[in-house]
Amino acid sequence: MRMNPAAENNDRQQLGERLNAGGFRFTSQRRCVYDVLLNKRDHPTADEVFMRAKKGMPEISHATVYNCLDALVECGLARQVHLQRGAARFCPNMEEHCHYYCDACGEVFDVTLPADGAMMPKPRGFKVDHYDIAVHGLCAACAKKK
Amino acid sequence: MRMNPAAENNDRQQLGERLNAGGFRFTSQRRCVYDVLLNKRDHPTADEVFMRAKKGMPEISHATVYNCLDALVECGLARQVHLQRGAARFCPNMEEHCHYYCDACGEVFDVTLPADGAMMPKPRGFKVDHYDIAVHGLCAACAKKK
DNA sequence: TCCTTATTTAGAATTATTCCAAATCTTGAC
DNA sequence: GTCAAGATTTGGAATAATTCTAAATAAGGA
Repeated sequence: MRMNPAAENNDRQQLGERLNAGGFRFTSQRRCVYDVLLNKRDHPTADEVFMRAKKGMPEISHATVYNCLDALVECGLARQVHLQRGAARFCPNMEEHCHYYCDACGEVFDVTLPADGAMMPKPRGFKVDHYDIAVHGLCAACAKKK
Repeated sequence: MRMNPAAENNDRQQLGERLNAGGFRFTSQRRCVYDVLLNKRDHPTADEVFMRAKKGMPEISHATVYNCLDALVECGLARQVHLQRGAARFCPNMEEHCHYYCDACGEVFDVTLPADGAMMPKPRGFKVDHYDIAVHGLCAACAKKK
């Protein structure tokens, strides 16, 4: 699920522009949080991002992590995903994809979608921003156990 | 979004059987909570269900509402949906459908899906339980305002 | 460099959910 | 119908997730 190094550099360079375009300022905290998302693409919760971010930036605060994540979501560099009761998760993969979620062990993985929202019905007047598609069930390992 | 009265009676009669089949007991609280879901299909949060349930059953507790909702979800009479940060919502519509969610005003509505998960990729070994498909954007009314 | 304004910070406050132990039901056997 | 066993409910406390607040700091333009 990792991208190649060149693509990651690209991602990081885009940060400044994208923040600007969205009316946000570039800050070291936002870079740090974005790096956390890019470095381990395992759909961390805000709290997991917080703990990882503290390794490189010990003074960063909880509220800032939320602020940074929200800024990244708003300027199109990350997505927020809602898979279960409790904490939201974050994902820097902006390709059209869906999330397979194991209800037993909590594992999440991305699967790129062949077609985009073309198959979806389009209610009159509704202005679509994005799709949030989760597939719940048991991952291969957990399915075998039962 | 309401079903006809005959269908609702059907829904209510199924409650006992379904609970049994799932290894749950029938209780008045579970009937009450299920009735709340059937009576107003507006995707209430657990807390909204709690407040509505109290009208008919003033002594019902918060923990019981969670317990009942979880039981209903587990025996296939309701679905839990995760649309935004914060509270989960509940929905007694068990047809294959997706949720259109207005990020501005919070309105939710169901749209029955033409095809079921047939178009989805099937990762090897993953045992699919159900799909949870949300479409984010602006409802007609909010789209007009902007 | 200075000013304006966004952002960060720590901690308090709020919201959402889960846990707990005692009391109370539901169900099946008799 | 009565009883016992075990599931469920209760109220309240505990925990988790997120938001708010006011003061301090940092970013970007003039």
